[in-house]
Amino acid sequence: MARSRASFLSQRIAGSAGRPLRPNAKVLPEHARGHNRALVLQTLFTAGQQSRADVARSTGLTRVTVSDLVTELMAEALLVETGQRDVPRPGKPAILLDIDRSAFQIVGIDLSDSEVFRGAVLDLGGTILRRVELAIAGTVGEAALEQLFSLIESLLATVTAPLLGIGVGSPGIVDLAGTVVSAPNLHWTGLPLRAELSERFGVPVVVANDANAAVLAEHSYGDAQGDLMLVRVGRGVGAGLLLGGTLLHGSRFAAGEIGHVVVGTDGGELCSCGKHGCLETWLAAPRLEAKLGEAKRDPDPAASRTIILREAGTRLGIALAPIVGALNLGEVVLSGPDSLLGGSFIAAALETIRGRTMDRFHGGLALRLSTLGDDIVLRGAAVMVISSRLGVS
Amino acid sequence: MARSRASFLSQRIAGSAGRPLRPNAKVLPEHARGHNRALVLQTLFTAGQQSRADVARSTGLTRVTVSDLVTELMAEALLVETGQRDVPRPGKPAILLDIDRSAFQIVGIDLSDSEVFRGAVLDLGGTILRRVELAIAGTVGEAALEQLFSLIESLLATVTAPLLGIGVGSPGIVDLAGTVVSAPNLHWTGLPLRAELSERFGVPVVVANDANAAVLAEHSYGDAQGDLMLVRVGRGVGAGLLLGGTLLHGSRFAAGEIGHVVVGTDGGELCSCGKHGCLETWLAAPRLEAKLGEAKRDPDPAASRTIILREAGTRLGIALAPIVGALNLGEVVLSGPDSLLGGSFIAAALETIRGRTMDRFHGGLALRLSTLGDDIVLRGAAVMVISSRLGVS
DNA sequence: CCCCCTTCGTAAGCTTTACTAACAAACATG
DNA sequence: CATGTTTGTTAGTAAAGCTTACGAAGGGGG
Repeated sequence: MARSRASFLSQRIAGSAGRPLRPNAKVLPEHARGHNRALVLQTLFTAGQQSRADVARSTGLTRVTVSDLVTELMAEALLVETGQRDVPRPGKPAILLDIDRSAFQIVGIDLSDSEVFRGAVLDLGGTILRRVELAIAGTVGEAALEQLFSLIESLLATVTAPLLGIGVGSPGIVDLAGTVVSAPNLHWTGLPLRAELSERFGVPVVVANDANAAVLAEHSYGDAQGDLMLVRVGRGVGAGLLLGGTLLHGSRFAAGEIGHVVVGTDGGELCSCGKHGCLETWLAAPRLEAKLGEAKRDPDPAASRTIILREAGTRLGIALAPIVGALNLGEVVLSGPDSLLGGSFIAAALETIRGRTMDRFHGGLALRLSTLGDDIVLRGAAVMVISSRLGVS
Repeated sequence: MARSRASFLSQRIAGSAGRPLRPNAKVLPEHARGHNRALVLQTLFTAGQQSRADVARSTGLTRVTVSDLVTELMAEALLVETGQRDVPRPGKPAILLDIDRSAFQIVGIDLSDSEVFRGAVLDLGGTILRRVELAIAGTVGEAALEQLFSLIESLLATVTAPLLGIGVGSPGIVDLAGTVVSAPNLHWTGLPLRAELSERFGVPVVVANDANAAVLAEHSYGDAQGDLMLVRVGRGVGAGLLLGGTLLHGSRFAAGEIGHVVVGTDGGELCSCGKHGCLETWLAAPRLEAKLGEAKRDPDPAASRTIILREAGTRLGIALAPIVGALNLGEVVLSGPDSLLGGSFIAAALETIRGRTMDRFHGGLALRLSTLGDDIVLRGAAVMVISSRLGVS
């Protein structure tokens, strides 16, 4: 039963709510159906429990059409009736619907850490049900791929509901087909990861850059709007950009790769890439921690710490100001170790951006830390699967 | 007859090819129809003369459906049969179709110049049929609006085919409803320009920021791809961003407003906005020309000129590098006086961007001057009308 | 020269989709 | 208790694109 549901679902063309299927593609009635289907799902996903009539009102579709779509979605076990509404109102009492968040499970993978591969089983609501971590200890290339296989296998063994798919957030450059064009840390080049995983495990797989996964998670589970930039500070510095609710990929799938942009006009340390003053030289976590370590021997360690963090935050602000200006971003979210990014760092970054952009346009800019912590990529990977399979985000 | 055609068209829901109508909106069969209709038009627009069977093959629609859509489009006079294909091929000879570029005319307006309001009548192919310029000599506010009215009136008097609509490229911030939120030079604030023009002239009107209009023109008539940034250098500095074929608007409709982003970490001249070192202080045309004027008295005027232009180009590069990096732009186009932007300026800008970004991702960046000259906004304004009315770009 | 094959455009009928109209069920309220 | 309201469903309709089939119009081989 569970299997048949899953396989039925895999044959559906799930149009993504709001977005078109493909540019320059014809639209058939069944595409419209898929779109409206996803729209119903999206409505219930974001607004929670609602009756068919409620959904009809908020989507603009008729009650009849909504009923029809709901019947279909209930047959796939995506929706369940959760009983009558208990608020007394005139008229026939409404039967409430909700997404059955336990109907399917998703395997999410985060390959961005330099020490461990993280994996988790999640439900449709993005809740992490189980985690597995695998220390990689410098494993690279084919061996790292084998590690990934075994990580996924151990997760699949614990799945207790039909599997919707596997989502992977990988470091490096990932193209639209899910091929890891290059991930230097893992020594992967042109690895068709999506295809390999999909073939090996026989389920739909989505692979994307870790920062892109993260920005999707922030959009879905943080309270972020449609235009959003998420900056990840870790071993390196990278970003994901969501513009108009859509991920930006860039001409070579390298959008968000800001770690090696030179910041300022006053030199800077030598970077591994050969340039001086790259963003990473100013604020990658290892470099920052090294500087903070040295500062502990200073006469006033706390003051030195503040100075170092303010300097790093300022540099981030200098790099972000033209981007915030050009895109007129309303919100930028930082993801990384709170101990580094909170406090002086983020304050200095915001001051700098404000001081270098036009207040009238960007005074309302929100710069904040992500609340999703270390799970951000895992949860983003799940969002990718949910979004691609159900058209819900 | 002509009138009836135009009014029929105005009632159509012209879905935009490739893009959806609205996010989070239901899709009805008639929306699909509009989309496919636009798709046929788009195919003929870009590929030129084709038979119904050709269109069917390249769109994926069946010959039957294409025939039906073509019948409709011919009834609206948008398409015409241009005779049989003369290349001998087996089978029944094909009847070629083409867009009748003279079937409708468009009024395009460029308000971005500080000296004159420019207007033109264009055909569907974007060819300028007639121009009118009106010196404004510092006119602002209500009086400037009256000037605009009379400019449009004089253009409308010369229109010789049904009018598809009026497109306006305005300086300042323009929201999605076509309201000029603020245009300091014209002293306009919260002016509902689209609504006023539409009511006054009784035709569809589209209003957008001049740089946004320009980037659309470059996309349609230059050979630009889907991801494109167009930087306009004139009295100020502004940009338009086309990402994934869609204009970026930003959280406060101020996307592309990079003129007052501070460049570099070494001070700079005082800007009218109160900050030091804004991009405009480095390369707005009046400032550059003033510097070049002074340089004429130097011992080696040519060398001084080169130094000044290289410095300005370098500053543009410093500002653009983070943007190019974050968006992984493949193409940036400059629009402005060739005498300033060509040569040393653009060369220095490109070198700077290259030197400050990762070569592997951005080595292929194309930085070039627009070939559309002073007509770029006029033609962009026409593109906006064509795109919004016919779904063609 | 004739027949076969190919290609083009169109007709007729079918399937899908969402709509309108109408109705029974179930409850609140005066 | 009658009335009005809201919900969800049934029946029938309109729009859109599809498949199947066919006549028209030409090229090429025997």
